[in-house]
Amino acid sequence: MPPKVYTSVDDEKLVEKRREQFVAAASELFGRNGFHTTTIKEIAQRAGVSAGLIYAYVKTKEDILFLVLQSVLEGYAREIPKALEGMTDPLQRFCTAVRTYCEVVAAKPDATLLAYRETKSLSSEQKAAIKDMELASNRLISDCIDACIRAGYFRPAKNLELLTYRIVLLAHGWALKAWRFREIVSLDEYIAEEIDMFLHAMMTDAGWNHFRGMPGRAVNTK
Amino acid sequence: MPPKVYTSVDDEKLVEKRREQFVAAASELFGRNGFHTTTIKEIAQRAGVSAGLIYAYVKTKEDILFLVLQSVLEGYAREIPKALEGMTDPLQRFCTAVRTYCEVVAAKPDATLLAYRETKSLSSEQKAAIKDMELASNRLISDCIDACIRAGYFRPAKNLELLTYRIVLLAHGWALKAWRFREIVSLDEYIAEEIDMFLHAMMTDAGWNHFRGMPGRAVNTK
Amino acid sequence: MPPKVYTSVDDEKLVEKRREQFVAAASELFGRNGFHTTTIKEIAQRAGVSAGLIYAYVKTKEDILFLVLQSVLEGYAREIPKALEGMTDPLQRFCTAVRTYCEVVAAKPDATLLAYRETKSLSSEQKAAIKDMELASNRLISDCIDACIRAGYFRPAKNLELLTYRIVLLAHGWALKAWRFREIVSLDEYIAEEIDMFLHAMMTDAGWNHFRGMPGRAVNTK
Amino acid sequence: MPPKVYTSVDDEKLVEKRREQFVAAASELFGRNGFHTTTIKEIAQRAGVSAGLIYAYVKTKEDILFLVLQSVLEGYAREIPKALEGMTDPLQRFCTAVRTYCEVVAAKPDATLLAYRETKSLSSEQKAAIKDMELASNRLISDCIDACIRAGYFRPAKNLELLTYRIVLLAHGWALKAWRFREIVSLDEYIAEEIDMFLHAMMTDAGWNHFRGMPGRAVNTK
DNA sequence: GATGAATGAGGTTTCATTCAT
DNA sequence: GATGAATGAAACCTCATTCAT
Repeated sequence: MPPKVYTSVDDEKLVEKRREQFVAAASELFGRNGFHTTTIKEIAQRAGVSAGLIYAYVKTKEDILFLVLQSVLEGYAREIPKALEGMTDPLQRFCTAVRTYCEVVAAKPDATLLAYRETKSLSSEQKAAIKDMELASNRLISDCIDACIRAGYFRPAKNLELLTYRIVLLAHGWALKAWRFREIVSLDEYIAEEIDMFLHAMMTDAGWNHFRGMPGRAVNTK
Repeated sequence: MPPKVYTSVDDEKLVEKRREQFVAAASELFGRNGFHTTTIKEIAQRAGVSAGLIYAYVKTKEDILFLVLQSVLEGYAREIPKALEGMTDPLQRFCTAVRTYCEVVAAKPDATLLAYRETKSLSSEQKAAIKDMELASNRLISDCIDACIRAGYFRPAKNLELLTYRIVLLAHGWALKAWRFREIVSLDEYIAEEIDMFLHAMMTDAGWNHFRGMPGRAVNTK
Repeated sequence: MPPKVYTSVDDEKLVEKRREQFVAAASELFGRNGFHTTTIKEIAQRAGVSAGLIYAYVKTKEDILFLVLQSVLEGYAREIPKALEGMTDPLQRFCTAVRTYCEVVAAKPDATLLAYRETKSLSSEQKAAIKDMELASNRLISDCIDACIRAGYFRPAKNLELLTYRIVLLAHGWALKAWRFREIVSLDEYIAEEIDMFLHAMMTDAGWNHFRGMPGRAVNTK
Repeated sequence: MPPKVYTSVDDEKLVEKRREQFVAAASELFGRNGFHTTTIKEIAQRAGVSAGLIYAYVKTKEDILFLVLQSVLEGYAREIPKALEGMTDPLQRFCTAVRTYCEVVAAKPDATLLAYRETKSLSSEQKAAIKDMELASNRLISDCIDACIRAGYFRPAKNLELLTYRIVLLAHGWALKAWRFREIVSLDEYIAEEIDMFLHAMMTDAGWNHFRGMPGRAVNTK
């Protein structure tokens, strides 16, 4: 489990409420201005509290960064399963997972970038925790892929994790190259194109047959 | 053309020599510790000069970052064409370009990351220059893809630039996820796997026929 | 009204208290060593606070200079009217104003010099404010002169402001040439001599008649 | 005699030539931007030489200031006697001396201000030398006053030096308050007014009689 | 629990001065 | 004699963090 961030406040409800406040403020500011450029005072001001108060809920500025990154990854871990809820068809689950991942990233592209940019500022313990969370959210994707393979829709993978990372980079790519993508494609087109590519690379004949019978498939590929 | 960085020194040879020194030192330090955490004194020390001297060749710390990023992108623009030199077969050129791109990234993964991490610290003029250089290096890839399409080896692309970015993210991916990839694949496997995926997604029957007749194809796919 | 100097502290009482502290310390040091030679740390040390604290009450070192100069000019604007309080005779008011001006200057000669020496370091807005304050304090003098003229004691002036400046330079002169004056005259002699000169230059017969009947005139002239 | 400024160059002619170059450049820059704000490089550039060369003719930056101030005072000592050359009438000599002093000051008001502003930066030896030169140039004025007194044109003075300083401050005043005077009087009006005041304060009946018979007196008073 | 004034370490940058060429 | 690259000390200013209220 993730390393606990120190707080001097006992009331757990309050701790959670305050931290959410700080994370919201800090996300915005870190995303816009970067971690080092953002000051504690700015975070405090935006959260509507005094600078001193932050240190009742957090030991260092790096802790705030950790909480922010944690909340980003928790977002993935929350939204993807929610979108898959009740879905049973492996191919549909896969496509939905990819789409949702992209959409979550696109909702706050700066937040995703943060993980690439500022992880270096964390303690090694925190860095490890973030990596664990990333691996956990990767599993949400790799499970979908695996199901497609076992259903015979995708050809067997030499290296499932590598395959998974292609999807991850596909989703993160929207944030990583946002400055350019926003000029040349819509998010929907992007998702459709990328899924199409992936399917062409992986689908078996059985997969295509199944696919052709799927409702709403037109959304994702022709 | 890129914005000139101010220098008070006239001797162009010397300017180039010194800046190379500084860029080498700064690349290493920025890569390891990040831009904000690295101090001018550290750069100076590692470059074996006094802190003051740096400011004879550069106006601000941000200028150093710009020079570093510039040198990274120049690396792409230098190495990829060099590797393609004398090659005529479109498919071979494509594969070589991808492979080389990955290898250049892998040679200094931190340098590639820098562009994602610290561009925010540049002046808007410098930011624009870096983006231009990235677009220029993308063209090295997109030209290869385009040649394969026109040769009938790849199916036509809806959006060539998007396709190009898949390759770019594939290459950068090695740096972006180095912490994990290094544990699960070798660079060669990575390149082979990724090219294989891409070919499966894009190749026409004509492409596969041509491919089977190629020497050394085993390097890239089965 | 003068441009407000930025502060991050809300408590106005505290701001005033701290600034007085800083102004006192800085006056002394600027006066003795000059503006550029004096460091923020020295000011802080002399004021008994940390260097950083100063920047909670002031945005730049130049702001401190501005506050110092402001306080000098406020001194004139405070002391001269106070000395004139309750006095009605124009000639007596004039002599008292001159004497008081000289005395205020003599109390802190370095402070008066500062205005001549370091105004160049101010922002143009601040420079303008200081000039305005000087013109305002000049008015204290010119009003006295004007009253003497209208009472028929002084002959009419071609250029009242020029006349006023003679008095101003007379008063400032004590500071400007302190290094020499201190060796050759006492402040009282200086004031008496200078007023005497001025009266000889300006007085009408009516003025002299009135003067001879004044009590305490011996203080100012024979 | 003034303290010699160190030089490593033997050729005296060259030393003089170079120093004149430096003084000209530095006067301008010190006058416009102040001593501390002006850099050696700026002086060198304006003098058309390398920064290093200055140190062959001068030991420190302060030495340059000393040379500049010295040249200002030498200007007084040169111009006033030149203007008096061949003049015999004491009153005319006095008026001419005052007028010339004002004109020299007005030709380079910044140079005069320099002495007030930056003397603090000199070594005590140099400071003393500058003071001596000022006293010497004062004598040019006090001699004129004294002659008028001995001729019976001026009433006897209690303190001749004080009287002299009134003239000095009158002349310097044009520089000290240039920012305002330039808006309200011409230099000629200023000189006329000030001399007029002085004469009214000092002249005897014999003086006035003599004065009325002087040619060109209208320039100075009515 | 909350505030915000106060601390002080440390970073970037400037610039007088030196010295090899 | 002249150059200008190089040095390095020191200045201003910022900001994470503490602590009395």
